[in-house]
Amino acid sequence: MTRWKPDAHGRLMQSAIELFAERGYEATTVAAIAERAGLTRRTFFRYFADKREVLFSGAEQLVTVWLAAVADAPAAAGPLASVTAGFEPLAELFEERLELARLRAQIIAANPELRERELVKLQGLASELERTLLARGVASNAAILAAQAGLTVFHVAFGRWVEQEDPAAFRRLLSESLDELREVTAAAPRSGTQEWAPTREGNR
Amino acid sequence: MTRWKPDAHGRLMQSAIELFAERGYEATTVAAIAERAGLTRRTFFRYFADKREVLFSGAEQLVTVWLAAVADAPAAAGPLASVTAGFEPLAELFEERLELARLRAQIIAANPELRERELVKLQGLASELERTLLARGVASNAAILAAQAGLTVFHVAFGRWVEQEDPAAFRRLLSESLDELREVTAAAPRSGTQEWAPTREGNR
DNA sequence: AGGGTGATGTCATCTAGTGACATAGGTATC
DNA sequence: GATACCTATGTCACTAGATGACATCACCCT
Repeated sequence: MTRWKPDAHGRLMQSAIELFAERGYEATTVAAIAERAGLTRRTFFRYFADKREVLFSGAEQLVTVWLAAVADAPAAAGPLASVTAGFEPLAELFEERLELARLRAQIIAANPELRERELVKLQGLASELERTLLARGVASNAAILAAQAGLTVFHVAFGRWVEQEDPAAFRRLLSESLDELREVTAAAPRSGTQEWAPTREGNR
Repeated sequence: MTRWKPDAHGRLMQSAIELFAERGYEATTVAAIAERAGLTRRTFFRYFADKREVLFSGAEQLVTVWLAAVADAPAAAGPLASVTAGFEPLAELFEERLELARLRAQIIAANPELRERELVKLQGLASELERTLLARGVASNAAILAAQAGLTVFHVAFGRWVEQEDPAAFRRLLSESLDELREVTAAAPRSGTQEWAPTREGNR
């Protein structure tokens, strides 16, 4: 018999998401989250650096999976192909969590403080991808560009995925977004150089 | 005779920067900032939405100047050229404030919370630029891309500018960064599409 | 059995942020 | 020139996020 109910971390996340969905992020206190999880305020802060983090700690798994896939990509793969090599395992990782992902996305979209944190997380992921590419011998500039490009494709596809109903659609959305990126960057109307950069819709 | 010492806003900014530089951001309380400015805590929050904002409110002028320049760019200018049309007035705007800019950059670099806010500000600026381009009739995709590209060029140049000693070097650094961007995006090694995305160095 | 370990609880405290209301110099109105 | 209004600031009270110090106590190991 264990002394405490198992998975305090998970219970806190679960409670937090429920309460955020019920009352909104700001209207939910850490005390309320902890209470629903059968713990105390203090313990919440032992698991999460701050109140926002309870919504983002899941992303660590995403990072792990993606980086591993990039590191394991065929040696012949170019920078962008190495990054997109992560799409398959990522799709698999997410497929069973559409509901949760959607809920989480809605909560984040509704709060500037949370969108702020999400930007930071994305930026952090971009630089991890970049590091991994560098370790594969990709040139510095190409690494930055490929990392950002792949990340944005993922982000766009993710945004579409949570707005529809079919959990299995993720792979298709990823490949569609990638194609769109290619179209945008390929069409150089010979009136100037062609650039590309992350699409991101929600701004304050 | 005025009732209060003039420019409470400016005094608060000044006091804040001094204290952040002396003791660091976290070690400085809002009470201390207000006291040095000869005001109270409550008044600080009447001028700044939160403690972070005291370092970023200056950026509003940057936004104004840049957007105006984009709006006034020659009708024939392409998307990216419209964006970079802001570089000249921006260089002029900053030239006399190297010291301040450097101090501010150091403070921000030293604190995750502040870097977080900076990301948000940059993102906001990107979407304002994008809006302005759209108003000029630029297509949606091109607008996003050009805005992000121009912003990144500016950001990179700014980062280099504050790390050296010549205030007048800003124009040169801007144009060098722009050239670098062109190089990166121009070289399409015919093994895949060529993408581009923002460079940003400082991550947690 | 007994001591150590580690997750949790308890308590105290700091400070960011906000609402309600008071104050008083300056300005406009008659 | 007295009066009423305007407005930037001060005062007070309170909430809640965040953190340090210390206590507790089932479990594990020897």
